[in-house]
Amino acid sequence: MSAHPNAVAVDDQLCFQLYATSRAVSGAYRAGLADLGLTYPQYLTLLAVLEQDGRTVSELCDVLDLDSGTVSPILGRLQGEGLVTKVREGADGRTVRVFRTEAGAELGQQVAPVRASVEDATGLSSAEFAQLRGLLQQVRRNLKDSSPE
Amino acid sequence: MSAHPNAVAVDDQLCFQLYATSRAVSGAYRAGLADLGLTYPQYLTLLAVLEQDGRTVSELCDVLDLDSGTVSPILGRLQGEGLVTKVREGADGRTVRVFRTEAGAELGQQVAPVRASVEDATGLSSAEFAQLRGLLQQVRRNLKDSSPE
DNA sequence: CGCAATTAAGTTGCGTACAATTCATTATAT
DNA sequence: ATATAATGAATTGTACGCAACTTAATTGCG
Repeated sequence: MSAHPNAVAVDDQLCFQLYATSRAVSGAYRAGLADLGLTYPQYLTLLAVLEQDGRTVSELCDVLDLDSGTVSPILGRLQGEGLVTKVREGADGRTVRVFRTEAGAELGQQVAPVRASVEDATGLSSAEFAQLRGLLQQVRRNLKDSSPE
Repeated sequence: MSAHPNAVAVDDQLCFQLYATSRAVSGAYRAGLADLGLTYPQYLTLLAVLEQDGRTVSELCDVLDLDSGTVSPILGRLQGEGLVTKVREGADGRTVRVFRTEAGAELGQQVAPVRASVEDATGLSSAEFAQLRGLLQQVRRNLKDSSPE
């Protein structure tokens, strides 16, 4: 079947399926989010702010599992779009808290149908949906536990 | 529980779990691959070449589900490292076929323990492993079918 | 044949990701 | 109190991803 001895089929690898499926899902969001002026990481970051208003930048990094080198510029663009505001803390001048704006909250509502249509397009039953999400959370937790902390 | 009415928990979303877990897995590969001088996308691309020697660039794009804007520079770097060679087709001067080199084939062998250790770190049983891979393939196929072709 | 439409690969521009570094601020340890 | 370490956020540099475009080569149609 394979064209070379010892060949490893790319498509059989879990890591590749994860990589490709993650890009496929973000691609499914792309057009709908672009209509709202958002990229996929910007959308997730906005959700994290709406989920809990006034989070610090490092709290957002924790929630999103991204580092400040990624989150800082995203927040800068969200602020530039008027969707969030960054406020430097008085008590500790190092930390910056991020708050939703009125426009950001409204956009959070407009995103719902986009999310619904993508979830529909995955073609998963709600049981499969929950199962897949659970397996992913488990993998992520296990990887986190087994890596140098 | 949530800090704002109508808030959507980022961590509960399948799309976020996919995104975060995909990055977690590629992060688990990072150190091992870096020792071999590879990034994660370079590793997958090399695998695709080793799986079937002499694939064209567009065949590689198909297999990896990436476009030429991503694959071309990756192939350029792999060629720069002496791991693959690009040969322009005589019959059709537009197409370029990619072949493994001796060094590329050797590197393909050295990657096996890295892959094994990451698979181990996911902590999944082989049944869960196969189940997760199947669910991901299903999502990817469904999304592909429901998008404009 | 001539030439417009296609196709394959590569290039450009922008927005992530992430390591490494920097800057400013706060904690600590004498 | 002061030097030093640690911390939060931002910046820099490299490598993806992807849309849009360019270039070169082939196809198809009159």
